[in-house]
Order: sequence, then structure tokens, then C-alpha cells
Amino acid sequence: MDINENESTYTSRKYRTPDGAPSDIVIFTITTTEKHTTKKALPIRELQVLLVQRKQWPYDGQWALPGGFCRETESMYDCALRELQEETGVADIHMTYLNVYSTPGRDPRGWIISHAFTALVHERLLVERRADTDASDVRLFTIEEALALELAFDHREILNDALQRVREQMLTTTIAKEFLPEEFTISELYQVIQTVVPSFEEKNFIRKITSTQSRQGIIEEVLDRNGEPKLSNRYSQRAAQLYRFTELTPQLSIYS
Amino acid sequence: MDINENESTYTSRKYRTPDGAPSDIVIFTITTTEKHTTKKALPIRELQVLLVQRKQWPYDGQWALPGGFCRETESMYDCALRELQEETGVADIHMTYLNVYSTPGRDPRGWIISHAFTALVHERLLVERRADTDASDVRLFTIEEALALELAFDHREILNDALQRVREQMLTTTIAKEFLPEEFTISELYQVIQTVVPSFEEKNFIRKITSTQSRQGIIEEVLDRNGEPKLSNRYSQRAAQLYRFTELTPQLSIYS
DNA sequence: GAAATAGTGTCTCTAAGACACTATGAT
DNA sequence: ATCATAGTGTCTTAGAGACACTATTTC
Repeated sequence: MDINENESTYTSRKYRTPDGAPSDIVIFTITTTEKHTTKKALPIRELQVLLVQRKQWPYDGQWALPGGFCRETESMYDCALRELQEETGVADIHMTYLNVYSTPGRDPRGWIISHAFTALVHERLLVERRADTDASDVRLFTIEEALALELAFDHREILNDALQRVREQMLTTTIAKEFLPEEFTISELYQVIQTVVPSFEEKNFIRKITSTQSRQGIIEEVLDRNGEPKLSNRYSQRAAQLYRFTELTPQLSIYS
Repeated sequence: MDINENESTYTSRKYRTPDGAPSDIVIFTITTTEKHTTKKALPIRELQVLLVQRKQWPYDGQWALPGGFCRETESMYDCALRELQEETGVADIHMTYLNVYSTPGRDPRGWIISHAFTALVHERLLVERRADTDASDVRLFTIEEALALELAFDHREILNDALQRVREQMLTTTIAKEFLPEEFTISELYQVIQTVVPSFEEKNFIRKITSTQSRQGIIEEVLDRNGEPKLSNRYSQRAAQLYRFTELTPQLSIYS
């Protein structure tokens, strides 16, 4: 039984201890680019990931996920928050723990157990960063670009895991709100879902999402101060109804 | 930027490194107890968790989750598998990574970052263990009992997190199969779901689960070698149809 | 009128939900 | 006959899915 081993580990330090426990953060954002047509049109949206270029051994010059070593005085989550803030100046965002990466030999510096987090950041929160930082060593890449690069360590695997997770969560939770303004149109929501999950397609999306009872009121219409429906014509000639997410968190089940 | 810190950590070891990275395993099982009635009846099922009694400082004498320190030559998952096997003699079971526990001060032995896993084990796989081991230091507890104990470290928090996870997964994935024999009746399935998620209730459960298309064929009827429906009268006078899980993994979505 | 987005009308068909009813076989 | 489990019959209503159609505004 290992309890005895534990004890001797503690008392005599006869077993090797890890050389570090960093966190790595997969920061996703959706960029929007206006189409230059004569008419108003929906923007082009792309899922992008933030990478930093390494300046030292190992993997000198290669792109990697931002991150850094945990300190004794902080939890892994706090470590990731701190690193995220140091890299992007962003706080108070949706960050979830992804997985632990501990395959022996994954880091040439020694026995290093990495903890990956996934952060979803609205594009506008990354705008300041661009002004602050030298754009050459911290950059956004589209997913296709990032996966085509030779990333440092096992960061390609981490990125793939994070992608899978964010795609699953996009369809089963309301994280779409992390990529949207407070008030949004149905088209915007649909575009965001499709940007993250390209295979997503619902012919009667507006019908399903607005037919209450079935969708249990995940979103609701926004009214202006006169109680009239609030509309937006940012993307279209005909103004569209604005919606917001409610507090409701949907409970999915395969048995009901 | 922490990349510099990383490098100096590596070159000069001027930063403190963790004192250990263990894994802790929450092993759930569902026990079945026959009712002693005159007629055949469904058994009583209870969700139970395996705990071990500590024999050393810290938390000497208190109950804790089984687990132990990771070695440099293995991944965290391998570590959990090894510990699980050492504790219970069980291999090849459904084990998923739960979370990392790294709050400073969580372990009086030092800076110890724990990785929790959740394992689902069929009752019959724990039977041998009972014969092998001294029953006084390794025992199954019902969830209520376990949560009423003063568990070592932050194991109460881990147990609560694991419970929440297994409840969610019971409703959204087919992990019910981990607690069931290969072939089972609808009542057994229903009981297993209710044992893990007491609030679960579906009036027309048999209707919904067997009406194909809606449930996308998660389960299928078992036929005997003559192509006739295979029945079981273990729990009832009237024999019940046996079912098995298919390979299908359901894709849930709040948007469709 | 053409373009681009935002919806609605209307049909069919499946399934959810409720609940009373029948079926089986041992004691 | 009774009990405990295992189903079925039948009705109502909701909504999924398809797809053609209308609406709004600017160029």
C-alpha cells in the first residue's frame, strides 16, 4: 500500500520530486472582419488562438502556448490567471481547467507536470494588448495556422484537446456568450456557433431557438425602456431583434 | 513574461519546486442487496465509495481516498491506474481525470499538488479485494456515511466534486454501463440512474428509452441464438426483455 | 429592382406526456 | 386472489423539419 511510501517520501526525501508544475493557457478568441460590400453584411468570423514565440532553450524560436511555473503560494488556477494577465492584460474571463500533461519526457528540462486551461476571450479585450506588446512575439493565429506550426513541447496535443473541449461546450453550454456582446442578434449567435463548430447547421435555427418551452428560455428578447422590442440594424437593412442570455443553465440528458 | 522565469528556474534552480504530485482516486461502486420478500423483487441499490484508513501522520487514523505519489517514469494516469490496482486489484476499468487540487497549505507535508481521478467499478470486481484485504483499513461507505466523516486533506471537497461529475455524466453519457452487466433489463438501468441521481424520474421511461430515433439507439434488444428476444426473470415473475448498450455515443446539444 | 438580412405560413409527421389498462407467473 | 414487475393502448399536444413565401431597407 502506498501510504507507507508516501510517508517515507516525506520523512527521508528518498524519492525524486517534480522539477516544476506550470500552467499553459489556450486562449481562444473570435475575430470579426467586416466584408467590404456595398450593402451591410454579416462579418467574417474566425476562431483564433494566442501563441507566444519562445526565446530560449528548449524549443528556441518556436511558437508555444503562454504559461509559466506555479509558485508555492498560489493554486494552479491562480497561476493561470496571473499568467493570463501577464500575457494579455485580461482579467475576469471565462477560464476552465482542461487537463494535466505528465507523459515522462514531455519536457527536456526535467520532470515537469503541466496543467492546461482554456480561456475564452472577447476580441475587444485583446485590442489593448496589441498596442502594448511587440506583435512579433505574441500573436493570434487561426486554428488551421496554429495546427500547421511545429509547436513547442506537447502543445499541439493540448491545443487539439482544448479545441475538442470548446466545441463540445459550445453545443452543450451557453459559453457562446463569452464571444458575444451582452445583446446580440440570432444571426450573430448562429455565426459564433458555426465558427467554433463548422459542422453545425440548423435550417430553422431562429424557429427553434425562439420557440420557448423547447429551448427552456436560454435566451430572451431585449426590450428598450418603453417596453418595445429592441432592434439592431448593424448587419442588415431590416432591423433584427436583439437577445440576451438568461441566467438559466440548461440541463441535458440522454434519458429525457 | 514568464518564459524568462522558466529559464532561470531551469538553469539555477533558484525557485522552489513541488514536494510531490500524487493522484487520488474516487472509486464508486453500486452495491446490490436482495430484499427478503416472499416474491421476486428488485434489489436495493446504493452508491458507495471506497476509502482507506490512514496509519501515519498526517491525519493519522482518519479515512482518506486511496492514492499515492507519482513516479518520474509514469504519467499521472498511469500512476492512478497503478494505485487503483494496488488498492483493489482492479484493472481495465472506466477511469476519468477529475481535477487538480493545489490550494496552498492543503497538505501539511509541504507543497503537494494532487490529481484526482474518478473510477467506476462494478461491485463484482471488488469482491476479491474483500477477501484479500484486512477489512478494517479499506472499506466501502455509502455517500452519506463518507460525507459525514472527517476525511483527510481536502478529500471531502474532492469527493463532492467527483459526485457532481458522476451525476452529470450519468445523465449525459452512457457510463451507466459501468455499473451494469453486459445484458440488463430496463428496470435495472432505471434503478442505476436513480441510485446515482436520486432526483431522476421519468414516468414513461420504458417508452422513451425504447422508442428508437428519439434516443438514437443508445441501447438495443438482446436476441438469443434463435433470433428470439432474450428475456430475464431474475427480478420478476413476468420475464423482462434484456438490453445492451450499443457503440453509439450520444451527441447532446442545447441548440438542436 | 437587386441585394442582403430577417423573419413568417403552413404542412407533415414524430414523439412527449399522462394515465388507465393488460400481462405474467410464483406463492 | 394477490403481489411485484413488465409492459401496452390511446388520447392530446408540442415541436421538429422542410421549404416556399413575405418584410425591410439601401443602393
